[in-house]
Amino acid sequence: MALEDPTAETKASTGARAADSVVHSIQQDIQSGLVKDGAPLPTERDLMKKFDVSRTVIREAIEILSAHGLIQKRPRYRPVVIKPGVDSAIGAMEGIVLHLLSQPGGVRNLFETRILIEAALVRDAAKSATKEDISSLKAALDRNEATILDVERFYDTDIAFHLVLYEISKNPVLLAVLRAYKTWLAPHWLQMPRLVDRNQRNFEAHSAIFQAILMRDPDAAEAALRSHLDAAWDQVRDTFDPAEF
Amino acid sequence: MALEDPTAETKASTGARAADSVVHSIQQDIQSGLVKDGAPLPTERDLMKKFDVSRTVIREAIEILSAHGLIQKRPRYRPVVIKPGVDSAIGAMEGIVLHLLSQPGGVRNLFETRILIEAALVRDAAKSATKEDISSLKAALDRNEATILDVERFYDTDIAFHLVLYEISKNPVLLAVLRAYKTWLAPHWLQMPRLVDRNQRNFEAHSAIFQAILMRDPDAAEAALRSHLDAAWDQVRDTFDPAEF
DNA sequence: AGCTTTACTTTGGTCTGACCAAACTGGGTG
DNA sequence: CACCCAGTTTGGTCAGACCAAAGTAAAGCT
Repeated sequence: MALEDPTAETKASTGARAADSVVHSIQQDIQSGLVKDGAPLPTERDLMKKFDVSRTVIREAIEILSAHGLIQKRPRYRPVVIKPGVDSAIGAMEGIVLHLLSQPGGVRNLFETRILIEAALVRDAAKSATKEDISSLKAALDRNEATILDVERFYDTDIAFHLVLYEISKNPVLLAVLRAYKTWLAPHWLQMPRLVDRNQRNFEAHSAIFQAILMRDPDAAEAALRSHLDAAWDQVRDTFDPAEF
Repeated sequence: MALEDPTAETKASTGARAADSVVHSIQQDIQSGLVKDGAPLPTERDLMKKFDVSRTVIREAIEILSAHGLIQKRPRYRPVVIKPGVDSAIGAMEGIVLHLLSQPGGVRNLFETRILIEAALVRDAAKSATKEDISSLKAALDRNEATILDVERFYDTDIAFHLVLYEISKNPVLLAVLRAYKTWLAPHWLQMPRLVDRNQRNFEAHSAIFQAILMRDPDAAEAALRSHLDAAWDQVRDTFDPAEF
């Protein structure tokens, strides 16, 4: 057994626990593809033999890896390796974000970043959307129109339309950001009364955005998008206590 | 409302059931202000008496809280409660982001989101910057100019200039995003050779952005910003193996 | 007294060994 | 081949112990 501390060297501000080296080692095994996606980690008892540390340390390492989003833990099952994607990164901050949203101005700040990003996205789309992009957008728009009367499903096709806007950017980071918006803002959105005439106006806004992109007019596209999201924000604000925001 | 059902946790990354109730309880103590900001948590042995669980569970709970960003853990010290802000939210995903950056296209995707956001920011700034905003920007620009010859400090004033762009948005979320960019991209940036003529060109780019904002010309501002960041990207790509990106 | 040094206590990090219940496994049965 | 059942494996939890570093208070020095 180790007499001296074998892991005593460059201790930065973050410090060095025994679990850290295990975490590091497992991380490398994951990155190098030694353990494949979706494959379960070895059993804790195997790992403790492999690294020659106690199960305590192994469990802590697993806990950390799970928090970092490299593996997924289910109560009584073996942790499975998941390919770390942008989504897991964003998922990692879910806990705090929910907290932030509950404090004054939280939702507003988040929603404003969405306006900023989507405004930029529609500009880009108007400038450089390909034919395929535009037909995808058209398809999403049509599906959106088809659900105007369906208060249950309109929200889905609404999101789907915006999703295409993000897809045009070809940037997976932005796609994940939209999913995050959807996840975090949905609770507020779904509490709002679903009304057919609101759906109608939202569809018209989508249509205007589409037209502007089709006409290759970034300014008009941005203006249409802003007006759309500003209106959406007003709807949210009207639904809840205005003082809250 | 609070979900009490212990059998149906949808996607909590950490799955220890016993620890979860402890986590929940401590979370409430933090939110209710029972334990103040910066104050240390009770000792593990106190907590195990309070919750009547083993130290194992307490440690696991602390690990989870730390991963969620509600407390900050240092190797041999007592965990301290930290007020969860946008920064801690972003900090929570640091681990995965580092992973993502190391895989093909990771840096590029991230950098492109930065271009998108900053392009939108300078447009907004050109449209609606106040006198105070503009003088802040001018001050940052001057400080930037003063360090052109100082290869060590130019990076700082560079970031500081961009920071003002974010500050004009008055949105704390975006400020945190810039800090994240700085943290994540700095390792790549700092490995690049620091050259005075590069500083000179970067300063000129900043100056062009400033001028465009001053002239209230969103299109020019965006163009200047894009050209600036595109050039910065080229510098990064030239420094590293082009095949890597 | 004021400040440093020292000795003692507390506390986080790790280890060992154990128990339980749920998940997994393999075989036997219809 | 599907289904059911006992035995084994494995994650979750507990208890008690040890060590080294942090915290604290008493002792010592200027």
